[in-house]
Amino acid sequence: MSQQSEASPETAPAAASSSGGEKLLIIDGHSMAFRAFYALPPESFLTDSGQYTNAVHGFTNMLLKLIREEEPTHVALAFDLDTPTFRHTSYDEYKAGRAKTPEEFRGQIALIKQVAAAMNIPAITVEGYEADDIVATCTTLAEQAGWETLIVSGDRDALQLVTERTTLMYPTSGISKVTLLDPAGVEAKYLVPPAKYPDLAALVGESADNLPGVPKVGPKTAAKWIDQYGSTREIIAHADQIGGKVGENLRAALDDVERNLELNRLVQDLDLPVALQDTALTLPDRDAVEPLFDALQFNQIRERLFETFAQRFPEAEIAAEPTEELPPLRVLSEAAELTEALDATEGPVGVALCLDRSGEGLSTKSQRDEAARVAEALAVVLVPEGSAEALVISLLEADSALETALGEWMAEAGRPKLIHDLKDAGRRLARRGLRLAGAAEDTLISGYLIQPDRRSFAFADLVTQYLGASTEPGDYLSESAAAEVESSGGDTLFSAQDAVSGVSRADLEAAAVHGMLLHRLSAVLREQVAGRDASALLHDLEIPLAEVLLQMELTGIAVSRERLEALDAEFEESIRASAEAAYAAVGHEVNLGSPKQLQTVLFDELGLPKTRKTKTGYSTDVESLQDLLVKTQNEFLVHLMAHRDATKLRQTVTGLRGAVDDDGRIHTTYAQTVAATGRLSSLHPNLQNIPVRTAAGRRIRDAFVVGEGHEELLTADYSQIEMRIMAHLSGDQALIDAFRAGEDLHSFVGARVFGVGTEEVSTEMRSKVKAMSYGLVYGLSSFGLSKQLGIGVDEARDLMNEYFQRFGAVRDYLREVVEQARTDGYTSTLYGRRRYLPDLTSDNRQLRQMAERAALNAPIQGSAADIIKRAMLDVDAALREAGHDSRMLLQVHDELVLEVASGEREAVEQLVVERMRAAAELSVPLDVHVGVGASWHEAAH
DNA sequence: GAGATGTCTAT
DNA sequence: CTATAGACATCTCT
Repeated sequence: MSQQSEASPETAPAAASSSGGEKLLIIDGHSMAFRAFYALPPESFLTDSGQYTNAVHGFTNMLLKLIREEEPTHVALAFDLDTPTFRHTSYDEYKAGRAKTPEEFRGQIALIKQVAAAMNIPAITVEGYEADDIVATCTTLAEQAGWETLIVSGDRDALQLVTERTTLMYPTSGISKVTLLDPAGVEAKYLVPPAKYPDLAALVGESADNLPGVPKVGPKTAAKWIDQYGSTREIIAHADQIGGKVGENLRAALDDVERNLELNRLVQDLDLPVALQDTALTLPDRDAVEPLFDALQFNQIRERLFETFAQRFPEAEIAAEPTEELPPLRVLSEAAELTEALDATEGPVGVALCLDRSGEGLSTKSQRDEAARVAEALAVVLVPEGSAEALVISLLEADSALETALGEWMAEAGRPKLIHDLKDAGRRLARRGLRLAGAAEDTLISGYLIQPDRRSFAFADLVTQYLGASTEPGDYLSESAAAEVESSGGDTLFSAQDAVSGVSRADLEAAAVHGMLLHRLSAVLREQVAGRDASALLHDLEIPLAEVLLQMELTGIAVSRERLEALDAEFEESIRASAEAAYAAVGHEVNLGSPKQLQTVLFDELGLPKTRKTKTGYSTDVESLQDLLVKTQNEFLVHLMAHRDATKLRQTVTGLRGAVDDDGRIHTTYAQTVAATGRLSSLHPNLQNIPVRTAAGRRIRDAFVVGEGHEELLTADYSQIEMRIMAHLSGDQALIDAFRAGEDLHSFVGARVFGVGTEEVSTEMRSKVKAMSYGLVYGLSSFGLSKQLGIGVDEARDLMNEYFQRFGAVRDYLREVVEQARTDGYTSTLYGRRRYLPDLTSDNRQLRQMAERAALNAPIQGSAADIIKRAMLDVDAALREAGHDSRMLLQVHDELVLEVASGEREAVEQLVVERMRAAAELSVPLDVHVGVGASWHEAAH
């Protein structure tokens, strides 16, 4: 999202706040939100989920700027409600004729209120009254209390509130230009003192509110009359004395003027839900700000928010602790030095790596990313708790004694370490022959458990967000060190013998800061994790799992290069043949991989009927092509689809060939903090989406083979784990009985839904209920079901009704889980993994419904993830305990792939099944299917 | 060269 | 108008 259009009110502080005096900032939320909306282009402020945020952004920015520059001691926002006010009730045409609210504005008021809530700023509404009345009441209260007030409103009615102590900030265009109005300013601009403004407006009228005034009477005439008679009431009383055409007009419009006077007058004595004292500006609620700004994709402004409050509350914890200093770095050369330093501490030690950064100059992002992935660890920096120094060990230059001492400490589970991204560090250290154990915290995983929906858990981001601190070494240099660096042109912090080859001083310092900050960050995150009841998940599940995953990654899975090569050639040939046939069918060559060119061929040249619309044209996806084929029988489509299939398969094979390591194995990387539900994901390459549905695809699985030194591959998968979890969570007795009886689930359900015997369920019936069962887990609608099954919406609805008739507890559960999530703000899995879904209360229907489907799915998918993760820990532990050489290689959400050592097959099979089945205690059994073979394909069952 | 879009793979 | 992911080719924008 672009953030270039920062609004920058050109204002000087309205008035210096009298020292020690109270100053209220009261903002008309609706009018300013609208101003912000029109000041910033909505298309530049669109989140990935489709919510426009331009008004929220502009408003928040303005609010922060006001807090910074005006230094109010109290802040409140006033909002209108959707319900009619007394003004609507007394005048039907009030505010009629206003343009409809733009679609892009929808939901933004609610978001602004959420921002306010996160900043602990009250957003005040009063039934039957407008924001203006709230502003007037607050201002009056503040006046009575002797406070200074700054009103920010785009509504001219607020002019009447201006006094010597109350200033109005009125936007003149957008929110970038504002006018400050004191009593003299009001009089200069509107020709009457503030208190008389309603009199003037009553005569002149207010088009924005659809309140007509006296024809031909503008501000000048009105002001003259007011000056002459004192008030509009008096003018009405003496209407017969006014001559000329305007006098006639006035007499004709007396009713309008009376009404205007009535409606203009702001109510200044409302019962507010908030006492004036309660609007005191306090620190924002960081726990609320972080997820909200994540969802809004506000990053720059998040920094500004914390900076603003750090400035306003310098004594508070939100500010970076200025006292912390980077301890001096000590490059160790002797094993004894290390042992002595580490033995001096019982507390945890922050561990940071210095990586080879030579790949950073590469030209493309993908090259740089790849270089970063394989970058070697050049040095380790250790920062013991409360230590007066940061210990640096060069991994290239350490002698064998030092290396051994380091290795022993690293591998010792009893020596607690703090680290960010344990698995990544473990992988790099493994390349140096070091094993890492004893991680007391992994701040990457802690961050994930706290906010699983976040995109980035980069260390620096977490430090900024949870500590409000910087990761810049320069911010942590002691005064003397800084002076030294300054005076020497920046290179004397270490003596020559303290250099580490390949690592710059700046990198060493950065690693030391990292190691130092790990102590503070992990303490804060530990609290947060505990506050979410996720400590057990972190320490007993995710951290141990990271170690297991690391082993799996390091082990990799063997592949047959020959088979991959043969497949590559084979798929290449079918690509060529299908392309040729496709070209022949249309009479010329065309890039079959280009949706744009395909659209020209399909819809212009061949004149086929238009398909589903996409953002840029018409879809050429397989569903659309299939549809076209049925309709037109066009031969080109057949070849195109064959080409697609072959191309996709070859892409997969080519990717795999490029991923084979020197050891003849493919080492995927598991991302433990990406999927918001708690699942793992797999990358470089992704081994969780290797084809299996088609015969050609399955041949790729035949290239994943048992490695030398082992006997065979074993696959073990949970049968219908998500449906079983649904049965368990819903407590639906019929479903539970079906699983307990070991019946074929879909036939069982089919029999109930279609009212036939289990034996009489046809293949078609079975596939319908199967689609429905799985659809339910994803929040499928009857429309979606009808589309998937190619049946009418009515039939789909009947089917669903019948389903829920038979499995009522499932419907109750699904409803309940969404409602509970709306109340709590989050969903929970069987083992307490939470997912926060703030959009459940969004005004935006699309966002809300997406959140509702996520709320349905998260406990089920997430519980399944919990279960297989537990199983992996148990299987790993059991293999070790039994002293087996067999090992886990892959996890594919509900499936484990193991490599079985010679003679261990029977024991391993039994062990795996046992541990997987026992991973959770549900009201239904967990069935596990096992297969064994020389390849992944053969091991399928 | 970076990022968006469309398509397709898996559970 | 069905949840969660990742990879790649093409195209558009800078």
